[in-house]
Amino acid sequence: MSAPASKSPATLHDVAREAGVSLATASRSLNGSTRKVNEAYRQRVVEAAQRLGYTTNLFAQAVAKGSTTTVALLVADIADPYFSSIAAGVIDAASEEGLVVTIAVTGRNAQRELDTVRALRGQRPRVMILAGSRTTGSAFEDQLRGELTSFEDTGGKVAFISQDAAPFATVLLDNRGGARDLAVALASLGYRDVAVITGPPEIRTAEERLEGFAAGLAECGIPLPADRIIHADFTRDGGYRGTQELLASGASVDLVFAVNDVMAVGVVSALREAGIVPGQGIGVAGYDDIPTVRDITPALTTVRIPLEDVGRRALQLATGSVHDAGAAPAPGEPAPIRTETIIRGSTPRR
Amino acid sequence: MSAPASKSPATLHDVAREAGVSLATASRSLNGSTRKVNEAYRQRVVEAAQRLGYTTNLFAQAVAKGSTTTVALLVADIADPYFSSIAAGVIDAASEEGLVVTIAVTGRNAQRELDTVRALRGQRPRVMILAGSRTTGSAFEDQLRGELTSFEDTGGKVAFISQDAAPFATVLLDNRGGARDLAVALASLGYRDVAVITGPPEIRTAEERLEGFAAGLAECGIPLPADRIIHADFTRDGGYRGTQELLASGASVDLVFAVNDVMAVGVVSALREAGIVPGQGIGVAGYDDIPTVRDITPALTTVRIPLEDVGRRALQLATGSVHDAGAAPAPGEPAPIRTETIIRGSTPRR
DNA sequence: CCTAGCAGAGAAAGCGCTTACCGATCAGGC
DNA sequence: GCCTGATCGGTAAGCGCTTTCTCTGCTAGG
Repeated sequence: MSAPASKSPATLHDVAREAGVSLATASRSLNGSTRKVNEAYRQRVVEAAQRLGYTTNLFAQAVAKGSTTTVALLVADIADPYFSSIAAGVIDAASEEGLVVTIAVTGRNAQRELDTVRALRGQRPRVMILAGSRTTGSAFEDQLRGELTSFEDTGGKVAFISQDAAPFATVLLDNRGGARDLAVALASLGYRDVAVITGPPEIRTAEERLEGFAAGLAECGIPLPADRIIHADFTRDGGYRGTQELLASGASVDLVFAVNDVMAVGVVSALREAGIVPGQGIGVAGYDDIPTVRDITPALTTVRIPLEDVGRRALQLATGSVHDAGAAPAPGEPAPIRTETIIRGSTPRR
Repeated sequence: MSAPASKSPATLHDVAREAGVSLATASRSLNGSTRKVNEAYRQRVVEAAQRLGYTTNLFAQAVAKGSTTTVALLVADIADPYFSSIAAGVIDAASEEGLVVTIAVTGRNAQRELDTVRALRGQRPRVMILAGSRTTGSAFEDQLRGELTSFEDTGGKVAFISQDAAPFATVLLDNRGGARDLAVALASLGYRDVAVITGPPEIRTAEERLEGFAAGLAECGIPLPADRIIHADFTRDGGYRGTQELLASGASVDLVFAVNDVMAVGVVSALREAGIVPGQGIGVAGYDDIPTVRDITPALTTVRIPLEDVGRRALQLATGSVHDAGAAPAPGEPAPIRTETIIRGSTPRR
């Protein structure tokens, strides 16, 4: 018990011997293969396998078959509800297809993202899904693209989430449109002096939401001066500090839009701490509709994204085109995901 | 471009040829193996590998070596912040050791949990970490234990989180102690008429927290009648409905303790909807200290668990004893995790 | 009754990698 | 100058599985 006796797991060979059949028959019996197998034999093999507690060694199977059942998912931060909801969708859809999901965390760091992709390629995953990629425009962009292209060249499929990454498939979130609609809705509620807390400029998703929001405001004749745009990092703390910065600047503002909910929560917290009641003095809006924002006070106005579906779609987008090569049109085929503006207590009519 | 030309990835063989050395030399050059390799050769191999964009096929490596670099993590629900924080810790610690994490979701379903464990064994993971296991006391308990025992017999390591699962290693959370301390603290704040919303009885963690809480109350001479204990399912919605049920029963209560924060959030929501201001009419306390509870109003009294650390510890507990077989005492060695009672606005002094 | 034809089991050749084991080369000791 | 013993490439035997191909044993048509 102290020294791990560690007999190795039963192998197919063991099963075959136990059942008194050949290796080939055992293999065929166990994975509903093309070739027929005498039902009586099949029975015996299955029983033998059960008796021995045998489970196919997926690695060996992968190397023999030359293809795996693995999906690699890269996220910036798994503890962020945005990503964990997406992950839930991916895992769910994957397990429906008998695929297994490997998750890696990039910590919003482009270098690390690249390294992670490289490392994950060693797993020869069928699919690689990138959510919250930070590489756009960074020094690593070309390398990342190269790595992914070569991954696809060798039979893999890649899917981006939210970011349109040109030759690669993407579950496109209409960030621009969603943010635009939000802006229009807020304008019609009477907001006029707006500030935005956005993400790092390398993150396309942040930029798109910012642009869309600005466009919506412009349509309503509301300006968005550059000094009202604050760059933060998608974290609650970033939203918090961004707000403090904003308040310190003395700008007179009646609305703060944070490009994701996590930061918006930080905004609310900072406002409150500064003695401003969010929603009364200053309205607050976010983006994503993570669960938390319904529960804080005031509940946050935001743009709802069906995050689990997004994850599911990403997987299907990737494996789907593996299944029926030919059906899907362009690989970047924009999968339209519906977003919805949700007005809550944090932005009452002014 | 339409038909995936799909040349397969470069193999070690290719690298060896490109570098003009043998397969063995190539292999040895690429993974700092025991045997020395002439530096000049090594160089050439490394360069050749780079030129070809070669990455070791981990599967092949695993089957050749007979051991993998995979960690399997089972969680009830990855979108639940409790689990996603733990996952973050596991992933972090794993990547430090060059291990890759596979996540599977059991959806709080014992049958599915068992199936998942079985399926994951096919991956021959080095380590299997179970968080939020539901199997205790269920019809599947014996099967699960059998599966895990046989997994350990064949060289794997298993680690449970929170639940003490006897022969297996556990990152023990002092649920009883934490809940007891909380109860005492709340009693000293003046609460007397308490109700508890707990989880399903099969989940040991829930039971322990309930017991500890009851014990703490008892110490202070406060009863906890059975009809004040409501069973829910750890979800926000469960907490919400449990509270409605409680209110409908007409019980006069001055405190609701939910055994996890997610449910506590539901409690707050239900109270508010019933026109009761949480913290004024009725105090609310939770457990876990997930990020959200600091941001809702009132901020929630809870018991803080360093969840990321818990995840990290789980991994280290498992791999650690792999590294230095002999150092670790009993496999179930209780790794003491400090929890801390945090009183916030949801339970003001009465 | 003979031969064609078809199941379907088994032998064996891999999949990409690691790792004994072998053997050539070279340095040093007597 | 010959022998011993390191040192370090290369050869080849696996790891556990799939799959092609061979070959046996039938059934059925003429």
